[in-house]
Amino acid sequence: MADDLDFGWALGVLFRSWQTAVTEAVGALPHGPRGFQILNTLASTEHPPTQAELSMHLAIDRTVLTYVIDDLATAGLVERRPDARDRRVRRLALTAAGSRRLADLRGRVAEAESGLFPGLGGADAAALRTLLERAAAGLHLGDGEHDACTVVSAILDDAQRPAAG
Amino acid sequence: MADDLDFGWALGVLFRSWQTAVTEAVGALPHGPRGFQILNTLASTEHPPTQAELSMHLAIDRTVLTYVIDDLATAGLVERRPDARDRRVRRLALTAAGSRRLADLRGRVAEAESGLFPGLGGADAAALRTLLERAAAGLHLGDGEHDACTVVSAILDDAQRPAAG
DNA sequence: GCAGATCGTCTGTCAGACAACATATATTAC
DNA sequence: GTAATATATGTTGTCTGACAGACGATCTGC
Repeated sequence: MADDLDFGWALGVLFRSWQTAVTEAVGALPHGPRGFQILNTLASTEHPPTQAELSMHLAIDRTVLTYVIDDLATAGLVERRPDARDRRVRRLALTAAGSRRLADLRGRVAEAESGLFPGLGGADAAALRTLLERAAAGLHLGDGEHDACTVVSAILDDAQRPAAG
Repeated sequence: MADDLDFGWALGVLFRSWQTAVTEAVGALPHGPRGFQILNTLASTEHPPTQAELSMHLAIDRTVLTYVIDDLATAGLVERRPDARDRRVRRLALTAAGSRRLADLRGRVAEAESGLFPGLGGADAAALRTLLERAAAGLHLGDGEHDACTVVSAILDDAQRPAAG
């Protein structure tokens, strides 16, 4: 009973530990772990997302994302591209320098994360990762039909779009 | 490979979701989720911990704990007790009002947490909790021999102590 | 063309994180 | 016993991040 409520404690301790490890791993990258997550997400999605889509996916505030992207753009790692069909939105994409930087960072971060579970065997660590990702994905769906649907529709939209840059 | 690195994303999304849910569940409790974790920890340990022990256990800064405890004490939920053998330390304990409040809060928080995993079945949710708690406990041991050892030695110390209040 | 919604930005405010210093007490070396 | 050092806590000041609210630009439906 009471022990069930240690769940929040475990989540918090683990999250702060992850933040600390990744902050160290990414070095001078603007906004540390958050900056890394943005680069990593941009590389993983086949279609450049808008800022609203990205802020929803990462569960951070729109107004925060504005200045985080500012700093990543100033560092030359991402760029805001105008959308041909909706001039309100900015679609975010990695620059070549951003891709190179990310390739380096991914190795460092993976290494840092691999040291995060001294108390767990390899199989348990893998199971934990899988469950966490499924839980987080489930949350997104419950949140409103944002994630899958917006991404899919955005991809479909873009497929129809003339191949202009 | 790249998908492995969604681990940080999942952890962050889940943690923020937990914070939001528990913040709402505990209402006007000083410092929200953090305040709850402190009350819950104090109720779970058989021996009143010092502030240093508690800050280590919860992985929060000493100086933060100072004013958090201030506010909980002002609300009449916890009290700082002098230690008979070391007058530098303050041992933290729930007041009677704190115990009553916690009993109520535990129900609310458990309910809020039960809605956290719309994407997971009951067995998977239980497995996730177990793995998270083991991972967090493992971290603590790796951290230096703080947790188990200090708690155990504190308990032993206290056992020798004259039964005075 | 107009009303209302949406996207990104900007501004101001507030809480939390954290370093640096201060104070009281304990421990150790001599 | 005294001085030097270490520890526990408290205090202050600073910095970052979160977030509400307002704004201009733009899209959509009518």
